[in-house]
Amino acid sequence: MEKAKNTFTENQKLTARFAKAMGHPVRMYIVELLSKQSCCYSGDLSEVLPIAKSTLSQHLKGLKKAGLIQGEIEPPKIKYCLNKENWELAQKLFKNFLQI
Amino acid sequence: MEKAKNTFTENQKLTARFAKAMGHPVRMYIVELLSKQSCCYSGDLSEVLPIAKSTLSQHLKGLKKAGLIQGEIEPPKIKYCLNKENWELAQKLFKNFLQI
DNA sequence: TTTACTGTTCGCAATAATACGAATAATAAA
DNA sequence: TTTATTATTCGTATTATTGCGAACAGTAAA
Repeated sequence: MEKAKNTFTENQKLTARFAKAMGHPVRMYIVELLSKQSCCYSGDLSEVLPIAKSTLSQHLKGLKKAGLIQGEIEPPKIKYCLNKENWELAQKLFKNFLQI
Repeated sequence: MEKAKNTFTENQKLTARFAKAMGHPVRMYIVELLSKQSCCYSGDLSEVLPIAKSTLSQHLKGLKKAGLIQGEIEPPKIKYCLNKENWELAQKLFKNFLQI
């Protein structure tokens, strides 16, 4: 049986990628927070989240890599916000996917 | 600094769990398919997806464990459908989370 | 009973994810 | 320049995920 290279649509792959990025309570927390309050600092999160700072950095890095957030240097802090463009894309993709 | 045991809401944990379950193209494909055509057989998927049957079984198992799908034995096949209750819950959770 | 069909589980390997503390980098303030 | 602040990267360990083929289980048909 022939199995095409393109079994999955780009949308499916992208939606899965976003879903994966949000598939951890810490990252879900961060994204949800940023969807409500526009921005925050790593330190703010560190005070609340029950993980080491280095671990938090990794989660932030993962969200950045997935395109969901972006960091702006504001010495000596780093201000994190949602990546507006991709967030809107994620909203659109999930809306379609979930038929809501 | 005091870090509460309940940093995450139940909704955040559940949403992350659903997101994680959908965080792979194969599983995304399956869930999307089932959201559109009510049910399917493992063999149907196996013919289309570029993975071994055993791997497919594992993905189906993961989706079952996350509560997103359910299997009904229809010898010699197994009919898979969305778990209606949890699917609606996921829709609700993501709708809230994504503010859509 | 033997054979065919469908799909799962087992055993294994390779890679990815999660987590921590220590070390590092970059800037601002003293 | 030294110190303080903030957050990342590095090194490491542990666990989870993904994947395959072989072996197994359950049912139906010959």
